[in-house]
Amino acid sequence: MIDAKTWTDPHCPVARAVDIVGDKWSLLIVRDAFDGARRFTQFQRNLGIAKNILADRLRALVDDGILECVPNANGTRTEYVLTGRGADLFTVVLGLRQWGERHAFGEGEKHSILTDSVDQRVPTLRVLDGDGRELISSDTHVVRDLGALESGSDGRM
Amino acid sequence: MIDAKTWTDPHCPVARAVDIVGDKWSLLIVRDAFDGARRFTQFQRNLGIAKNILADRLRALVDDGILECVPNANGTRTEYVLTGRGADLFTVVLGLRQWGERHAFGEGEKHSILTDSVDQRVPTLRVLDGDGRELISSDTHVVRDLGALESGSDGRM
DNA sequence: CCGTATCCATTCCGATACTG
DNA sequence: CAGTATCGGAATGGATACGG
Repeated sequence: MIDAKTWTDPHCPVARAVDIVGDKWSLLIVRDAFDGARRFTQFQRNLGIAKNILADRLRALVDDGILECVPNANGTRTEYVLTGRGADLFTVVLGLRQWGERHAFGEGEKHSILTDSVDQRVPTLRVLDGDGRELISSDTHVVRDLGALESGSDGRM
Repeated sequence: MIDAKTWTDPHCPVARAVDIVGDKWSLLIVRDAFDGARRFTQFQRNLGIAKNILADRLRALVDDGILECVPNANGTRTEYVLTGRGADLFTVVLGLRQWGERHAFGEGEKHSILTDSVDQRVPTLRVLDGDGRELISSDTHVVRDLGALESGSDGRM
């Protein structure tokens, strides 16, 4: 895994991540895995994805060390479970979910998560600088000081 | 924007977000915008993307309200700047970057950000539950209690 | 149930040439 | 500089049929 391939931008971590999980389905499969899906048919039902595509994506995710095949109790079939590397995608999926909730629905449109519920159990993301100061207001969800964000070691995110 | 189209999964915020920015280039363009890129040629140079594709993606990002065309000082050309909606993608890009740094490089490989530098100015992501408790260890970056994460209002992330 | 194999349509992307 | 127009190849995705 992380084998030799032609990266879109070999030095940029964002580009590498996008090359690995930036297709139409991978992150949705991972989302379903966070949701508790483990078996081929569960993914297929939830996603409405064609079987050959699903098989292909699962294979790729396993190759990249994001999912892992484990036999179930009876040893009758294998299940797909997140590895540590896969679980680490949680911030990405959560970030996409938060953004989608706020910006990808029309006014009256329903979606699957209540954003304003006080007692919601869904975690939220915070962005902190090196000193633990919060860079993003959780109310407005807008970056406060963009200038502070532009300085990577070589000016690249 | 957020116009009628055939969503991969109409009710899932994650799926909608992926439908909008889940292609090969969009998030990399947004990354460069966070990096300070504003002009067509800047994006093109940084990304090594074909010009027609870039024009297409910029148009789409503007249509989706993620970028905005503004005339520069002299009014001689237009520049592309992030809107609030675009800036809100920061957590997604940052999440991808963190994941890429940790999991998308080989052992000895260099990448553009120093992950272990103490004085780095790069912000980090934290995942907090409703009570402000941290769900993810910043050291291991591994989700501590997956069970707590599986309960959306309808069991969907 | 869990895939594989085949076929086809569509989309995506890059290279090149061209324009104001 | 900032795009548009066109073309061809590659990758992606879906439907269906088939096999262990």
